[in-house]
Amino acid sequence: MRATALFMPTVKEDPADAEAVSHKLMVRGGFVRQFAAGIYIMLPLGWRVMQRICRIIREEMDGIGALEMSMPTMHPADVWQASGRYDAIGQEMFRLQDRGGREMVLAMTHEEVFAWLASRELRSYRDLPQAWYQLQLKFRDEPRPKGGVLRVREFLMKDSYSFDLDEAGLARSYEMHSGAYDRIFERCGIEVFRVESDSGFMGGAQAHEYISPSAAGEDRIALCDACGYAANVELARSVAHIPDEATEIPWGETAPREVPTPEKRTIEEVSAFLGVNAASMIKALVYVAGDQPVMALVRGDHSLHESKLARHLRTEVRPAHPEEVLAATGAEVGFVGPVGLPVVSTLRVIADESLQSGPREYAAGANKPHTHLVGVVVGRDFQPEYADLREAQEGDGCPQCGQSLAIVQGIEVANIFKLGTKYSEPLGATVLDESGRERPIVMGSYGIGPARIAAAAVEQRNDERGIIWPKAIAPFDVHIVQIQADDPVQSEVSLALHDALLAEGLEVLWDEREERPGSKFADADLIGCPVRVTVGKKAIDGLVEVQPRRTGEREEVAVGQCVARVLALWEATA
RNA sequence: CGGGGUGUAGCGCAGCCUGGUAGCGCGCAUCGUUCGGGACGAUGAGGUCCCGGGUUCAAAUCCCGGCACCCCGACCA
Repeated sequence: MRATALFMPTVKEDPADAEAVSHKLMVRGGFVRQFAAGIYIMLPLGWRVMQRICRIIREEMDGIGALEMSMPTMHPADVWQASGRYDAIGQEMFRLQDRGGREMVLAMTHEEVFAWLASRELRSYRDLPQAWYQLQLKFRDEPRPKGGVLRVREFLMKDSYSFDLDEAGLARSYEMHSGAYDRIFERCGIEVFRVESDSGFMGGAQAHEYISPSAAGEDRIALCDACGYAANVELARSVAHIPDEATEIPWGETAPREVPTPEKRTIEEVSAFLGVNAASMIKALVYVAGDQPVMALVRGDHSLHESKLARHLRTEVRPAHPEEVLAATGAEVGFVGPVGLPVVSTLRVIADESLQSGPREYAAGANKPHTHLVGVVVGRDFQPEYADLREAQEGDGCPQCGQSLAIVQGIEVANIFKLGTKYSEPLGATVLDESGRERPIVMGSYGIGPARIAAAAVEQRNDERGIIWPKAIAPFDVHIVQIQADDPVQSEVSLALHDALLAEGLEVLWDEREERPGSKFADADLIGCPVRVTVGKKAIDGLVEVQPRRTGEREEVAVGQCVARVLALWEATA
């Protein structure tokens, strides 16, 4: 394609409101433009990348026998009421009314409508298994869109749904999708980790996420090199180390003793004041679960993971306001603890499991102004319930093998869920089995975000000049830069190379714009196609230059050898 | 949900404190000179200073209200 026939508005300066590398480069390279918060325009280059990603996805989905179709994005509310999600999901769902006042929603995902279709059309176990998919828009009114196309309110998703007679069938469908996903990410050239994840608002028994490492990502995952354990920190279990300096019993008290701690509120302040390690502190956090206050305890050097608390309590949780803390404990924020609560208190106290190990003494808030307790022993001085509440930290022990866990930050590019009958039952998606018995279909749900794949690729592969696309998803395979647009020899050579490379099945961008060479090189580096061919003055001697984007190493080749050399470089590109 | 920030030409910004003819760089248009790593000169086009109200002789600037966008936190009690 000729650059003069393409719309690729590149920009020299970073957009002022961009933070993530991928956001900056995708805007600067003329791939995307923001339309509103979390709503993006895909420009021609960006759309080409998306199309190539989608093509890979389609090939792999078709390869496991999944069937593409297209579902509506505007749904009557009653389908969502049937599954219970109309009420379970809050403001994240776009809601509207039609002219007749009928409640409608914009689809956040498509379990309901696929289950609805299955309920109408699948009648016999002979119709199973089925796997249906689509590439369709999703609408989610995110509280905080961010990172360019990383977290948006309207986005394309490949979502597929499997329909099986039983759990064994679901397990097969799940594994098939898992294999297809591995191949998709491999082909797209991005690094991913498949990790155990929380099923969240999708519900269901088992779920995995595919996390692509990036500093711009919003997820953290715990990985074990030794045994392969991999889980999102929202549910990763881990073995907490006891720091050496905190292993000795520091006070030797037979009962908790009050110590004045004027104006010392934070773990940092109190532990420094008392001269102990943070691991000898109990961090007491008051939350409101449903409408009941609860106290969650973790060790001073640990972090509470809210979703673990929420899962344990089976309800939404939020940090208590200061006045709620006062009402629940009789103490100000900073001085609350599990011992010495008001006699009438019915506060539920939940301690992280790491506090259960060993008769260790801790310091904790005394529920009195400017006072802490030292010599607190869990199980002796108070009896909490125990749960896994803390977020896994770098260096914690693997729950399977005990080796050290690594924590990696990344972008969630895909997820897969075993849904079971969560949607088929309420929507009446049943089939008759061999014995003529009516059984709910066992479903799975599998999503991939193509734009997040693109962003993850940019996050992982860029340099100070711009993007270095993986070859499978680059907007073009080869970028021909013609130095003098009005030079007939250069035009002739460029055209011939363009056509010859095209004939080899490569996508070619031919920059014959009347720009200065510097601008063209800068654009080529920014846009990041795998191989560049430079046609300049030496074309008259039958010489051109080829250069892989990744290494930038230039080599001069004869025009006659150029196609072969480009193909070789392209093949060698990741 | 809480906190912070920003809205001035297509993009990036200054001007605001201390009210008085709206500016700079890039980009864009025309002409000329240039032409292998984001050229130079000349000329020119381009503005609802986010919106609404208020104060004032006078508001981009001060005050009030709203909207939009961005960032941080959503635990460190």
